Parts: sequence; structure tokens; C-alpha cells
Amino acid sequence: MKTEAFRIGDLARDTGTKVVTIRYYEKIGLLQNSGRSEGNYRIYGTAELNRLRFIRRCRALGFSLDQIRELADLAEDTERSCAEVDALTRRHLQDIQTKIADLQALEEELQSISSQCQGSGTISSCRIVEAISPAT
Amino acid sequence: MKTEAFRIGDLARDTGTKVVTIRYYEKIGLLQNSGRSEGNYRIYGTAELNRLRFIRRCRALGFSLDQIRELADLAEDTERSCAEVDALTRRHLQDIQTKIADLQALEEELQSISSQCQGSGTISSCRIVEAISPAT
DNA sequence: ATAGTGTCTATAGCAACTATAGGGTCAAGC
DNA sequence: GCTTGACCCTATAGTTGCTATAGACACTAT
Repeated sequence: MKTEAFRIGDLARDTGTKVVTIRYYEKIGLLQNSGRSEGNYRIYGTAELNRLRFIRRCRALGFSLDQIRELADLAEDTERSCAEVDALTRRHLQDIQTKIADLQALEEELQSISSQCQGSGTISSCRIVEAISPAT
Repeated sequence: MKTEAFRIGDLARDTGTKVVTIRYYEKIGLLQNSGRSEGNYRIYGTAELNRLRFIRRCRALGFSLDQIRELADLAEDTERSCAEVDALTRRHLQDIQTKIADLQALEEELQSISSQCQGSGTISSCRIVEAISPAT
């Protein structure tokens, strides 16, 4: 069971992550490496590559780095109950649903504001400016 | 036409903005004041109060500070055509619609992932972890 | 005189990176 | 053997929209 050795650029290409970002993940303790080469280059194995893949996938799903730290650590402990993962996912889903609702309310308001302007008048008669300006 | 004089705390209470935030707006050139008192306190007039109200209202509508800088400057130039305000508003509306769509896609994916877990098993058999983990 | 507000400046921190400067490493080609 | 170019290294500062902290001064009421 030998493990291949990758350099930071390999991981970057493989996962679509920028090199600086990978180093950043290391700095905040999210992703380790398995040592350094003679020339002081970071060396990664397949385990680290997979962890980075997991991290990026979770980012794409909108999890924060703190949540991902939890998720990744949980996911690597295969004996553990998955109740925590489940809870985290559900909480995150709720956050997203709240955000969607907020944005939709905003959208409606902006739409109604925007629909009142012909774009041809001056500011002094502009309904958008009027609508945005709080009553004085 | 006399103008009332307010202190930073008055503006804060009146607009629901924190004092530090108002000072921050000044630092980035978004909100001026009309001088200082003997004791070196910032003094504001009704014009500044209204501008701050406008700023906060725009923030609530999701505009960025850069956009607000533009909007507020435009809104104070009453002779100008409101075409730019209109364009800015429409662009912002589009951004929000894009964000909503993105979040909805995310929501669906998370929902389908989340629905597969009973929360009772171990990580090794957890469908969520499996679903999040990229194929290796 | 003193306590309790309110205000001042200046600096550092948050998320999640990105950008820059100034250097070292390594393989290929001449 | 030497240079070119791609890759890597560290360290620091910038981004957005604030918030938090420290240490000091101003003003009001008792």
C-alpha cells in the first residue's frame, strides 16, 4: 500500500484550488502535509489530496471553513455516529433557506422600486431616489 | 433656515447605526461631518443625518458601500439624469437574482444529500459523508 | 470632587481568501 | 556550465464591512 507523493501544484491542478489557498488552509490548520522534500517543497499523499477534495466539495456546498473543519474531522472518524454530521448539514440547510427568503424579500422590494423609473427624467423627479430616500 | 446640530451618538440612535460604524463611514469618505465642537466632538447637521439614513436604507437593500457611494452622490445632484441610478439598481437586482438561483441550486443538492441519512448509523455507513465525499 | 456617561484616536481582529515582493529549486536546452 | 523558465518558498498587506479593544479626554449630575 504505497502512497503517491504530490507537490502543491499537483493538488492545485487536481482540485481547482489556487496554490496560495492551499497554503492558507495549512496555516489555519485545515490541511496538513506529509513533510518536506530536500528542496523544502511540501509533499502530500493521497490522504491529503482526498481531504482537500472533500474541503473543496464542502466549500462548493456553501459550508464555512469552521464547519468544514468539523465535518472533515468527523468524516475521518469512521466509528463515530453520524448524528453530528446530520445535524450540521440540516442546520446549514436552514441557514441557506433563510438566506434565500431574505434575498427574495429584497428582490421584491428592489423590483417594485425599479419599476417606477423610466430612466429619462432627472434625479429630482426620479422615483427610485425617492423610494430609497427615507421619509424625512 | 437653521440647521440643528447633532453629535455622533444622536445619529447612532436615530439610524440604528453603531458609533464606530459612523466613524468608519467617515474614514472611507462616505459621510462627512460639519466640523468639531470645542471639545473636539464631531458635529452633524440634518443633511448629514439624512445622508446617513440614505446609506443605511441602501445597506438594508443590499447595496455595497461602493455602490452606495455612487448612489448617494448621484442622489444629491438633483439636476442630473437618473439613468445611472436606474442602471445601478437594475444591475444590483440582477446580482441578487443570480445569488438566489445559486442558493436554490445549493438548497436542492443539500436537501437530497440530507434526506439520505437516518442519523443513527456510524460514519462509515453514513450516506451524507458518502455523498459529500468526491468519488476517489 | 467624583462618578458615570459620551466621545476621541489608534490599532487589531473577523472570513476566506488574493496579491505582492523577494528569494530559492530544479529540469531542459544551448 | 550556464541560463531560462516553471515551480516553489516565506512574509506581509490588501479586500469588505464592520466590530472590539485600549487608553485618554469632555461633559453632566450629584
